[in-house]
Amino acid sequence: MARAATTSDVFNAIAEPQRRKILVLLRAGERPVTELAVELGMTQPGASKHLRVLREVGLVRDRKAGKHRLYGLDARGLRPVHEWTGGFERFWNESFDRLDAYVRDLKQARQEE
Amino acid sequence: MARAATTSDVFNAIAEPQRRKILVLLRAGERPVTELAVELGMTQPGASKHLRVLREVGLVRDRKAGKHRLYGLDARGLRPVHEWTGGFERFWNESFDRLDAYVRDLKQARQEE
DNA sequence: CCCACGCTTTCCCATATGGGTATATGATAG
DNA sequence: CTATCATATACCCATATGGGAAAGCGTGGG
Repeated sequence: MARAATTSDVFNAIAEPQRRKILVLLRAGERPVTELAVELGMTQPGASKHLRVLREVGLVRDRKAGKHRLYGLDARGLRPVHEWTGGFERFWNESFDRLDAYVRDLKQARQEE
Repeated sequence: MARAATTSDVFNAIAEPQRRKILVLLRAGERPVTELAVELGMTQPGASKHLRVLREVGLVRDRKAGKHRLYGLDARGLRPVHEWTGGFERFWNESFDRLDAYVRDLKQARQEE
């Protein structure tokens, strides 16, 4: 088996930095591909491909607007990711404490040598 | 260029389903690789490789325990992901409304035909 | 002191990329 | 109806996988 397809799920889709940038850019409003490509500093076909992935996992919608095709955000798909990571909320504090204690122990141990 | 390395950042690391499973499993406490491999239904080397990735992005720590090496959760790295997706919170409601309105418009338009 | 056990690394594959370039589509404005 | 502009696809690469099998290794324990 190889790596999973980026279109397989939202987690995979947002693993790509450029795609995350696109989502952030779209928070400011709808945009045509060309504009996004410029802001990303990549070619138009490149941007198109990322948008395709985002569209396939449903994070982005497109609509015709005159001569342009405007891409817009549909952030609902990010909610599961937010919730999944949220399931670790109590752990990231807890582990912080543990690590903290761990470091303290180390220092203490060193002093007692 | 190819796809970015899974070890490049947390987003990439958690893009893999098995790795997400590992993190969930570790919420129940530390575990040796062998045990995780069984719970994941994969070979032990396979599990080891996933753990390596998680370790490299800092989502997991390991410590020696007798003859075993116990892997434990360090969820702090998930916080940025939680926060990043959180930045879209107001959008996933908003876009819901928009879509809703969009669908309503469509229906209306169809009736008026 | 040495061995067996638990893990990690190394190989070997098939596959899915992320990108750029060149080309095919498509739909809009005249 | 058609020339054009905006996008999407088709190719072509180099690369980084996720997996299993097999071999390497470190060290805990007897």
